[in-house]
Amino acid sequence: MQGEAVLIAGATASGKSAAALALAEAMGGVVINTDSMQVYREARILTARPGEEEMARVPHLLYGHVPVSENYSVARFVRDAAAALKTARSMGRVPIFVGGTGLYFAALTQGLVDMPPISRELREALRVRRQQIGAEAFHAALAARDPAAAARLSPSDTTRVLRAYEVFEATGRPLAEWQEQDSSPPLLGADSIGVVLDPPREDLYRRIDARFLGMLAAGALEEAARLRDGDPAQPASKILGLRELWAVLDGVMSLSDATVAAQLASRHYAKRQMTWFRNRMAGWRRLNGEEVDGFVAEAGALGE
RNA sequence: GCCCAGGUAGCUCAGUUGGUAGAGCAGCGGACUGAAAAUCCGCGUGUCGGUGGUUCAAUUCCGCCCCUGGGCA
Repeated sequence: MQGEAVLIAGATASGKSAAALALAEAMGGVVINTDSMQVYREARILTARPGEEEMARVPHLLYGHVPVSENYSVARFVRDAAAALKTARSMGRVPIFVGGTGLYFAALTQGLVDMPPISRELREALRVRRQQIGAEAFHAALAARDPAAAARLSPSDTTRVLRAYEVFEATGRPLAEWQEQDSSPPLLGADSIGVVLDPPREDLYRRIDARFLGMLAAGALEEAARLRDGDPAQPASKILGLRELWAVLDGVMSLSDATVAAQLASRHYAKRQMTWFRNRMAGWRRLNGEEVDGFVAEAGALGE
């Protein structure tokens, strides 16, 4: 079974790393990161990346392998994931993809079309332009080039409006046209088993709050201080809690206010993740807190 | 005990010259294809503190009571 793999998705703090580790030990697997932020080397604490001991117990791939100064992306993830799959197979181990980034799972199982890269200069120029002329005018300009994209995007949808614009500008073709092309996903969904860790919401929110406190105790503030030199436009600066801890370091926010704000931001994020998992991974098996151990035992038996 | 200011959505508050009320935040739902821990869209009925009165009609006016601040004693 060439494509056989286990996919474990779950909201932040839902306990997926521990589940993946247990499963990897039970079935002889290799854990492959499917999270957009845990790839960043210098941000171990704030991204809740597995620690040394966990990583030593079972092979882990794509964790902390990128410096925060780089711009990681879905495209890079797809390439990295394909390579990681090969590695897992050459080791004779079952690949276990774990993470909370819905888009990465989608790219993994549905593929990402091959598109020419867009220069940093163009992207920056467009970003500046949008800022100058305003969201409405920029959206109108997009409508003149790629009406279909403009029609389905809200002018305030910064990320997507910019993306559609830059694609048209760089390639002369609308984004949707590119996306119609066939793409071969690294993983064929049919060969894999996907589960969503789905604890009761109140439990999850409680865990999120507690976890941030744990991060602080583990040195999150110091880690945030070390991450300050980075360019604020870098993807890594989006790590939850960073913004708030920087405000503390700048003396414009108390640590307790920052804690509350960071916990809230994480809860909001978790809610968005749950929406994705519920609607985009409808066929995946959902496991509440108690069902995880049973799943690990069951899947572990399969691996033998 | 007296005086003043408040008591309106989970929280902070706005408002109704009398025709049963609305913002922000929280919360909830949704979108999502190369920055996705990002970005965006949608959802607001609540004994308007309680109780009597005036009125066709009271959350709005009047009386009394309760609660919370602050002041005077």
